[in-house]
Amino acid sequence: MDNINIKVLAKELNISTSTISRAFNGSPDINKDTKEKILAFAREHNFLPNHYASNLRDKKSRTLAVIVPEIANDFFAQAINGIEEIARKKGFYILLYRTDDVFDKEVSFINYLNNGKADGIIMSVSGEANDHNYLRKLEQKNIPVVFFDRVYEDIEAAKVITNDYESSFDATEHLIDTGCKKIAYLVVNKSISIGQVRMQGYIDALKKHDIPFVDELVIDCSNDEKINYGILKKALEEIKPDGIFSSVERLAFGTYYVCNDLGIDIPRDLKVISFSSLNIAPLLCPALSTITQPAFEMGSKAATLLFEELEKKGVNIQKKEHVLKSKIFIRKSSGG
Amino acid sequence: MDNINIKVLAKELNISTSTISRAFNGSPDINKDTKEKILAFAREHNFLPNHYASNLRDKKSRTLAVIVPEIANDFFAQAINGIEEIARKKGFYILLYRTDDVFDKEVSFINYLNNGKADGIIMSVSGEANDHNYLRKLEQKNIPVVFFDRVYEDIEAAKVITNDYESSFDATEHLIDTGCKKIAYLVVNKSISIGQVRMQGYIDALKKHDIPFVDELVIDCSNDEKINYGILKKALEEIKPDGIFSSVERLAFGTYYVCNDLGIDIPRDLKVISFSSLNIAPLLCPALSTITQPAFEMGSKAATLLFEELEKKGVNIQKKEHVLKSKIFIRKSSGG
DNA sequence: TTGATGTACGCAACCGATTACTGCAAATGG
DNA sequence: CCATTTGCAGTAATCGGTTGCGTACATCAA
Repeated sequence: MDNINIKVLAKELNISTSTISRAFNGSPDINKDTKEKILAFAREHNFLPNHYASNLRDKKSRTLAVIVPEIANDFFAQAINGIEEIARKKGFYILLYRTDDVFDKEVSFINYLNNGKADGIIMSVSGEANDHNYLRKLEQKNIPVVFFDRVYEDIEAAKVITNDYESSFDATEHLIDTGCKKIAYLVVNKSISIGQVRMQGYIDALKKHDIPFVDELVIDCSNDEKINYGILKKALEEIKPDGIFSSVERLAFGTYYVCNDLGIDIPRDLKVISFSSLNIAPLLCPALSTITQPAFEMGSKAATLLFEELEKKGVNIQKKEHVLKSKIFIRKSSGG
Repeated sequence: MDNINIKVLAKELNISTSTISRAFNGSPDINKDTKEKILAFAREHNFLPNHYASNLRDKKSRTLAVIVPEIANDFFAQAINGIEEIARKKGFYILLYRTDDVFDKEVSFINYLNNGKADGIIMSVSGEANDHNYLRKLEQKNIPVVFFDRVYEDIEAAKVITNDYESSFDATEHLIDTGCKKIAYLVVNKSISIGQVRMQGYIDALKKHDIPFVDELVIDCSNDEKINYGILKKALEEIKPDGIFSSVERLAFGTYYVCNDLGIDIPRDLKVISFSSLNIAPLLCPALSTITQPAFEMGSKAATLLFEELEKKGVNIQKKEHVLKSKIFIRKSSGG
């Protein structure tokens, strides 16, 4: 009773195991009545085919691996929802892994996935500019990868990104339009590609308005909130910017905390705009101006592309960048 | 080259497959040198034992299923982090499933898990007061379940909860202390146990201070933000409470939006306190008073209990309620 | 020298499903 | 009426590891 399997069923019903298997897999080679009898009996005995056995045979796990730097983050949480939505429709499940932005964790998980634990991978990378060859192993095993938001340029794969350069340019220009002369750029890891692209938008907007780019105004932060508080406090006290363009939501929050403590008035003394997927940005004090990425849509797009690859509908999947547009919401924090 | 497996390795190294298997599983029956030679060769050829084959044999998937109503939610996202932290240490991975508070989805996923896809389950239930016997099937298969936050009373299992009654009592009393006479209780699903417990705290606090409980002040909301906006607006306009105790974070946000639009001043006209895991609650306008559950710790505690059950360290695992305490943060929204 | 103990490894059955191949009866066609 | 196709089901090999059992050889004590 404990270990019910296809053989037990077969004996019980006086039918071969192959017929039972066919009942579960929509095979045309089975009589309708037989099939119903089997399924009814199976339901009654709470039986479903063991997935490990099935997967061992046909090498399909019906599972997607999702790799993200963080989970407790509005952007990624919404993106995961988007992925899940599509996966669910396809009858797939999600294996979730968080890298904490640590390259080694990413590598170890990818290596683990080499064994067919998942049929495909959707990831937002930790971003370190290391050797990315470990990802190439996946190709050998025919496990497709789709990147979203944070991608590796040197790996050929479908990529879902936003118009970061443009948004950054526009956001910076917006700050300039409101009168800012000394705009700081907040970033967590200057060296990763997404930080670079956003910074370029910032730099080019400055250039357009003949504001010299000063290296000192690029504030490179960490993943530790306490350390960031110190960095931001020092920057606001010593460099005294009149505008902040934050490439990361958390750093905008850090800025708010520091301003509260230092008595800096946003937006009077300092205008702030930030990349953020926080849906209660209007409720902040003051309401935060945001560049909001279509997180949910990015997730569902990434999943859709992955399924196209898995199902190989077309001849070839477009292993290119798919750009979804962010929206800029001007609110009080930048004088809106 | 494509399909490397234990047999190919065996032939290549002129060693039996059993020895190779032993090299990977910390068996004592293997020579150190042999083991190293095998592991080195395997590494070189990018080989790891196939999980589906292993699992098929020993019925262990090294995977935990995590079932939550929502993902893009501060509480659950943090709890998932807590679960992940422990799981990672044990070398386990996480299969994530979102129920959207829909009972049927919960049931279908649980049924799917019946087949050894996961070794154990951590869940926060959708909460509908239906027949929960589908969970009993898991016992037959020896798949342990740990509940957290939202539990089914009628299922025997380890449960990680917070002191909701007490917190609710204290929060309500706090509102009374600040002078509120007409406190509304916001809830999403009045009938589920967690909503009940919190309401009881609210009711008893009123009673203690001789404030009559009025049914009209229990505002039953939905999962749809737009509908909630309407419900809350109507409530604030018609019933005109002077205090809000929200059992769900989202509803506090909804209240803020409605107050913004109606020109109701928080905390002057209306004092608000809410269950919430939002870590930027101090940055809201005004700073939101919160009852904050130890989300991360609840997750890690739940995972720890599950592993105790899986490893059967003790004779018997405590299938009882484990209560972690929430913290109340009084901020400006309730006159703090 | 002999029997006991331990180490390291191989053999082969096994986990539970899938499916190519085969077989048989009934249906269909000319 | 015979040949061919079709529908349905069974046999057995297979997916890729794991492990109980058996054994060869080394070591050691008496």
